[in-house]
Amino acid sequence: MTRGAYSTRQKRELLKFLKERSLQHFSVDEVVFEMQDRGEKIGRSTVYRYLELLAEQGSVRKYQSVQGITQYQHVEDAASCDDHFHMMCSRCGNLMHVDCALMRSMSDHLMKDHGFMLDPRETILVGVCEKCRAGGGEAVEHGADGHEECHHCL
Amino acid sequence: MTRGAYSTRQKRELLKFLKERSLQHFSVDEVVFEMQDRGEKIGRSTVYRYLELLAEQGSVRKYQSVQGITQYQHVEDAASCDDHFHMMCSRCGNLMHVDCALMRSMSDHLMKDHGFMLDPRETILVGVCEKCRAGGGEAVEHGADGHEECHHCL
DNA sequence: ATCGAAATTGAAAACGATTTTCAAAAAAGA
DNA sequence: TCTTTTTTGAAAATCGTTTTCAATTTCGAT
Repeated sequence: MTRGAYSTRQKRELLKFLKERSLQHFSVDEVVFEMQDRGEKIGRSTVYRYLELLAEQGSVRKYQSVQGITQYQHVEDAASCDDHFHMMCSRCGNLMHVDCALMRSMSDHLMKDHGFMLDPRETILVGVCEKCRAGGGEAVEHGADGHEECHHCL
Repeated sequence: MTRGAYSTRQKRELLKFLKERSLQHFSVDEVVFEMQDRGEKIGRSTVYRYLELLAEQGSVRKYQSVQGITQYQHVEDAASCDDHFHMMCSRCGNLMHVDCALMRSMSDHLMKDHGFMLDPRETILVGVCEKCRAGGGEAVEHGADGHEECHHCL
């Protein structure tokens, strides 16, 4: 079986969804419900299967949420999220990018002094974001693509 | 039902196990097999139940491994693992401690420049450990308590 | 020590997210 | 169109974890 050889309605619909939600994260259930709302028919297994394929190919990334539900994220090009880290707010659930010289030096340090090859694609820094510490703490909106900036950032 | 009121053989055995393995990480299966080896009888549900109770009370901490298996850790005092980080090897699944000045400065940076309050208890740095990069990659033994040291460490 | 109320145990069933199975349907290419 | 190959999706299987509930154990009062 040579996976990914044929183009189907289900795949095209899913790709459309992915493009609309670029860099955002979502669960399999969200995809299924969204498709239902649009009147599109797609089976759960197909969603799991195709997202898995895309993840292997690098255009989709998988993250494990604290509650054990897998979150997926569409990344434009394969390298797009390889070189920076992700922070997740445990209050509002938002996933943010951190592209930092300091992060990189920490990564280098782990490699050099601990022999540990840190994988930025699999690591999520968990904590509480600025907005949640300030405001009450419910599902707050962050920057369009959730990208954080600082003077250490490239 | 007032949980945790009675003392039983199973609880005493589990507490003994926890003390021997203080600060180490283990799964429910490890507990069950270890108990079996010792000739102790304890049901899986009891292990899950009691570890959950201890986690609520703060003397046990729970971590989610990449493979979706929950790891538990006994912490003498509630604050014991609050100030350092954990790295998990995605190959062998081992969870290691990193107590580093560099980690602390990264944490400070996130707070100061990104307004993000990193939680070392919830964050797991994922990557590949030294032994797994060197050797084949199956369930390798790490230091007695899995504690990593380096010249930046306290 | 004995009794009875309340907590605990553990085998088995339920659960929930994910994976697999497999026959039917759709796509690609002659 | 015909044939081959891939894809789909409902249903079953898996797997870690949770719940159920009858039997057992603990505790405290007698």
